[in-house]
Amino acid sequence: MRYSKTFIPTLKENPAEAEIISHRLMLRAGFIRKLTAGVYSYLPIGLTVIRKVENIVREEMNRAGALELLMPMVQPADLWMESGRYKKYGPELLRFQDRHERESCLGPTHEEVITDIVRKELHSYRDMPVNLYQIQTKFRDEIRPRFGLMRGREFVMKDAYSFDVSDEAASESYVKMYEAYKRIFARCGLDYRAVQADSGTIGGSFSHEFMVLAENGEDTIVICNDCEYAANMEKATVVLKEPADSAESLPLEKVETPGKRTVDTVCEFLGIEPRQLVKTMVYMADGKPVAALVRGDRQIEKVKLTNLLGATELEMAGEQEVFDATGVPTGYLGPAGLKIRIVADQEVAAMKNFYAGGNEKNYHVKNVNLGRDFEVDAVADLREITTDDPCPECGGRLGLTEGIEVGHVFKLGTGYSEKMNATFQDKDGQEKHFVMGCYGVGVTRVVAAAIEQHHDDNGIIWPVALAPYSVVIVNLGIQDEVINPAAEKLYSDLLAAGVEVLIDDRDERPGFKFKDADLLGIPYRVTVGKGFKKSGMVEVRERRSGETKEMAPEEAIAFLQDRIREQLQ
RNA sequence: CGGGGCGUAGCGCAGCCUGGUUAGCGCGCCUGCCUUGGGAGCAGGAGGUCGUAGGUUCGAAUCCUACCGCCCCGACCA
Repeated sequence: MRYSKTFIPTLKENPAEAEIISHRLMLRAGFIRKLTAGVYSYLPIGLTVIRKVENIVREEMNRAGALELLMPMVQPADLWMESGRYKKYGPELLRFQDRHERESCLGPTHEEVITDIVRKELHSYRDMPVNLYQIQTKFRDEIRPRFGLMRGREFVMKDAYSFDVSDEAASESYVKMYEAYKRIFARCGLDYRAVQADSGTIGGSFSHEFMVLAENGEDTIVICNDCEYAANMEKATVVLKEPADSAESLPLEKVETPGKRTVDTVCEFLGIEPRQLVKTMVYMADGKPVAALVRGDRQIEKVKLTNLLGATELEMAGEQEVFDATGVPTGYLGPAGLKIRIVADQEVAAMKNFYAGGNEKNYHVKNVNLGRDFEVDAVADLREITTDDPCPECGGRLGLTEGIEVGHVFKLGTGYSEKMNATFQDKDGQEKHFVMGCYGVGVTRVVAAAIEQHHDDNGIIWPVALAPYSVVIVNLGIQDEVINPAAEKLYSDLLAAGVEVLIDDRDERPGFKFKDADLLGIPYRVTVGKGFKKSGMVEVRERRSGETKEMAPEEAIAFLQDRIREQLQ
């Protein structure tokens, strides 16, 4: 491609709207432009990179035996009502009516549509296994879109759905996808980890997230330093270290705590440690109040609580809501005598004679005990894991790191096929529900994540596999009767050698072209300038290392072909 | 949704507090000269419903009200 013939509107200054690196660089390098909040146009060079990711995904999906199709973006509400998600999905699902006042929505994902296709067209165990995928624009009306392509409302996603005859067969499909995903992200040149994850709204029994490690990650992941365990914070299993306290139950006692409403102030006032106290957090689970108990020095993990309660919407109750539900002002809530539903973290169930709110203004109580002073609906792992907790697999030391979720694989089971009555006839003549799996890759997010991971002060540094061009030729002698033809010959020779090359044939000063080349992040730069006039040599520079070498043009072609081939392995 | 900030030329900003004639600056863009290995220099030029609507006033980018849009933080205190 000729720079003079393409459309790469680079910006010298940082756009005010962008905060994080990938967003800033994509705007500056002319990859994207915003249309409205969370919705972007992909300009030619940005689209080129998106296509690179898509092609890698497509190749690996095909290699794994999946079949590409394309489903509609506009979907009828009926289907979503069948699966029960029209209610459950929440405001992220953009709903609207068409001219006939038919309820419709924009597809944030396609389980319903694919299940509908399969139930209509596949009827026999002989048709399976089957794995269907598409690469398509999705729309999710995010609460707060941010960070450019990282959390947009509209984005490109690859979504695949597998259908199997049995749970065991579905596990095989799952493993196939898991392996395909490892290849995809490795080929994209990303440093990533596959972690155990929460399965969220889509539901299901087993799932892994593929996380790109980057400082600007939106998720925190837990990694074991001593084994292969890695999990999303939301999912990471807390293992009880200490055995249950076997102390004798002491008599319940009321203690006055005037004006002391927080864990810290109560502890300071009573001269105790937060670990001796249980805090009572009230949440509104789909509109109903629930109290969750956790040790004073712990934090509730909201996702764990949501899953335990089976709730769609879970928010902390406001002061007024708490008072309306319990008759107690916040700060003095405790389990003993509380009239709403109570669930407890496993750690609380192991505690004896602890402190808690007295359910009366300015009072707490001591020597509270589960079973004697209160009952709970459920005991479960409800708290956030910490680096002091042992690895649930090997007992080793845990570390925390930030990550960007770029892929997610789920084993769905028969949830959708049952709700939507999708069945096939098995060998034995029995009608059975399809056992499903679903597998997503955030294509546009991969692009953002790659930049987060690969950049410097001068701009992007693309891995060769994702680079819009592998090589940029900087022609420093447009008007020169020696340099210009040499640069042009190098360009056509590289093209002929199958190298993806951009030639900067603009009538601009050298510094200007160098800055743009760096900003765009093209892995190799070949400068044809006055050096060529003197010695017949061109300068080859690697973007990542900054290393430069002088060589003859023919040599440069061979060198570049080698390096590119090497890096595409 | 709660909190904060911002909307003035394609981009980045000043002007607003304390209202007053042709609304500025840098970058970018156009023309010419000059220059050519890290975003040059000089000269000339084009480009703006000051987010929208209403109000106050002789007069509004500036003051008031409402609305719209965008960005950031939070939604893990009890």
